[in-house]
Amino acid sequence: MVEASGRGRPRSESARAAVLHAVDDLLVEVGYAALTMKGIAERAGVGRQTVYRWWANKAEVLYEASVIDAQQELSVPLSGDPVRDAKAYLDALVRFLTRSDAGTAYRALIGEAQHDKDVAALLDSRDVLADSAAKVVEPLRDGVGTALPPDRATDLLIGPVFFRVLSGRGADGIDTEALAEQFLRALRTG
Amino acid sequence: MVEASGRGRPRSESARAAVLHAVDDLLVEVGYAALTMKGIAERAGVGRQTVYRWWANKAEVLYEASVIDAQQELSVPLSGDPVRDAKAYLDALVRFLTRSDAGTAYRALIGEAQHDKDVAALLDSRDVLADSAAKVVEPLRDGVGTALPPDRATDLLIGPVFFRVLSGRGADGIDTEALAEQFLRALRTG
Amino acid sequence: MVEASGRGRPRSESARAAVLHAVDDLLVEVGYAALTMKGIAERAGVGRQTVYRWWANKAEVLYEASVIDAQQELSVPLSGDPVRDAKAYLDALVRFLTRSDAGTAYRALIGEAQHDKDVAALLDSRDVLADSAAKVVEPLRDGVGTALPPDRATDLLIGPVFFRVLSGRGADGIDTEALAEQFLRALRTG
Amino acid sequence: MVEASGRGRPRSESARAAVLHAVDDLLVEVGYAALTMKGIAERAGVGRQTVYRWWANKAEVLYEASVIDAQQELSVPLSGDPVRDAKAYLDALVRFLTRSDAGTAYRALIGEAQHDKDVAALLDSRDVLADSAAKVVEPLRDGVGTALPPDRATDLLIGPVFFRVLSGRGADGIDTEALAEQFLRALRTG
DNA sequence: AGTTAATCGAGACGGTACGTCAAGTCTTAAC
DNA sequence: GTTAAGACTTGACGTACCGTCTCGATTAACT
Repeated sequence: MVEASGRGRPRSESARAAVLHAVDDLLVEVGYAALTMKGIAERAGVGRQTVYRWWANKAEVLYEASVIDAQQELSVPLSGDPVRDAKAYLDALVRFLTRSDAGTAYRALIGEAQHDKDVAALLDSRDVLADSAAKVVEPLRDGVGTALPPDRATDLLIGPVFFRVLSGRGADGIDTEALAEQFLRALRTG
Repeated sequence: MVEASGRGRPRSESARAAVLHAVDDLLVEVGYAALTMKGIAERAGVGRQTVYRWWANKAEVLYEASVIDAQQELSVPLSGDPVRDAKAYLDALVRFLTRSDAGTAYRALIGEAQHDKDVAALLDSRDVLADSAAKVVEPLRDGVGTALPPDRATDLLIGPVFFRVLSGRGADGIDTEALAEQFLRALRTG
Repeated sequence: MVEASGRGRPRSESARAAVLHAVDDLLVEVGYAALTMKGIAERAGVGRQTVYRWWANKAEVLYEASVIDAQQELSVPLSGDPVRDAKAYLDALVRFLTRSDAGTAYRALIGEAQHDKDVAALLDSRDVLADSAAKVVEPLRDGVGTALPPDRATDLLIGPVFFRVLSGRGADGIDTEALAEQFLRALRTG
Repeated sequence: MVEASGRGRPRSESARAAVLHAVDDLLVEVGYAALTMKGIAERAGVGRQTVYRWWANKAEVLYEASVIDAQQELSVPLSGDPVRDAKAYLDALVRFLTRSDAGTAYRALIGEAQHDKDVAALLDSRDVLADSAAKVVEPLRDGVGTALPPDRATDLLIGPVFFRVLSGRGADGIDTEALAEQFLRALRTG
């Protein structure tokens, strides 16, 4: 994620793609804990320095490798029906956090961010989760005319699922329809 | 965290205390990322093998070192007034997650659990957060006679704060009173 | 190899035997390099301290465990015929150094003695090799009435075989009869 | 002791020299028993991996560090006079085995080779002792026209001194002139 | 066309933590 | 006071990855 300019050999786009691809593969194959810069470079058939030149650490590579997928998986078509839309988003969120590779990457990054401020800053710079939710929350807020600020509304929508999944209890027992209704009720009276 | 039989030299209680103490100190001084088994042993003035004999990894030591504090910090006296009790718990939760050393440890462990199933199992074995919330949620559920199962009620109570803090936005802008009211409303109509 | 006396529980003879037996077995099974005090104690079903109480290091145990066998294997009946007796001894020596368990132990100890003066002192205290050779060399010296001192005669007898085996070239190509004759010739004219 | 291909950063000659120098120093300072790969690396100011990359164990480093010195110390100028040349070699041999640092290294390696077949193979690959003796023995064999094969002649020449020194009795009492004469007599009639 | 400069893959560099192993010592209860 | 058991501190083991560096080779843009 560094800009280059002027003369000299230009950045190899194929090397960049190979690295991102390698990270995607390795995350699935060996998991985040066993993911190393060395391993990424070797898998990508790329020099170690080449990876370090463009990304500062494995979190940055992983972030860039999964952010596009994450955005797609968390974007849901809106129908206009509040409960339906809220539920649709929650379903996408559950699927993302518990079954998607991009979600696995996201959970790993959130985890790392708890004890690495560089990673925290990285996630803060473009928070796909909050952004995706905002797109759903805005129309709903407009619809019910709530006084609740957008980010707090987002906390209410995402929080329960987020806590359940990250505290290790998986997706079983999540009733997204009930959560959608509870969210909308809180929105109205907030 | 292993039982010893009668024979042989008994486990040294002073060594155990020194290790737990060292972890406490080091977490504050160098942070979780720079916390190493080697560093813990040296700081505690204890053999490396002694640490490995009783704890499998740094997560286990840290967990044992902070679980007592966590329980204390998350236990709040109940008044019987629903909004007041819910708010009191949320205030304790915010303080724990954002300002307490035990909370820092807890966030680090939750983070590690996202990509280390041993740590996930460790946290699952005795989830201080869910346990502490259950003590508050139970009376409230009884009071309003809700149909919502206890663990889902806990998700609603903890989730919003948990998401906000772990996604890196700190405690500012959290209105625990409003959250308490929203939670109770969801409980009543859930 | 330490004396105990007076009151208290007497030294367990069965423990001593178990240790020596264990060393014998382990030398064959795992070799000298992998022979450890810990392993010896466990194999003997004996406390670690018990081993240390009576022998200072694994060289002492090994020495005591193999010295009797070594003496037996290196003692040959004398016929009175010089060439025959010298050859008989050299045959026994070759067999001892290359095929016997006690010889393996002896070579290991000689090796260790090159960089451990405790082991060197141990071997010096009762040198089975020189002692056994002396019994053969004495009558031969008397027979030919040589001026060569006994220990130098022993060097001439043992040296060539000793060098060949310890420098890693085994027993093949050793002509003990020729060596016996050459030794006697040196003795006569020394 | 590994060849490098054209690609990549070339092997650091200064690191190699530093390691060999460190081994030389440490052998004298702490002795072979206390010589460790860790200690060598630290003394050389070199990463541990760098040592392991080029040498498999401390024996290999020590061998490479002392083989040149050993060859020099064991090479004697030949005069053509048999007794004088044999004596000159034996004097060099005694000096090498009992007083030289390279000789200390050699004795330690011979010792280790008795219970470590890797070290045995290492010594076998280029046996400085036998090689150096061969250069002296060959002319002597030619001179007397013996039927004794070269390696057996070498055993006769080296053996007595080798046995005496390695069995811990030092150099005192070695009469190299007498040994030289005895050796030549054996050669003539062998 | 030649020069300059930044890239590329490769792989060695000094560091440092890993988790294991054995060393030799110490502390129990049992005898 | 010895025994077996087993925890203790110490410290080396050999491995892995860190992030940096140094090669030869390549690939543009600027002379």
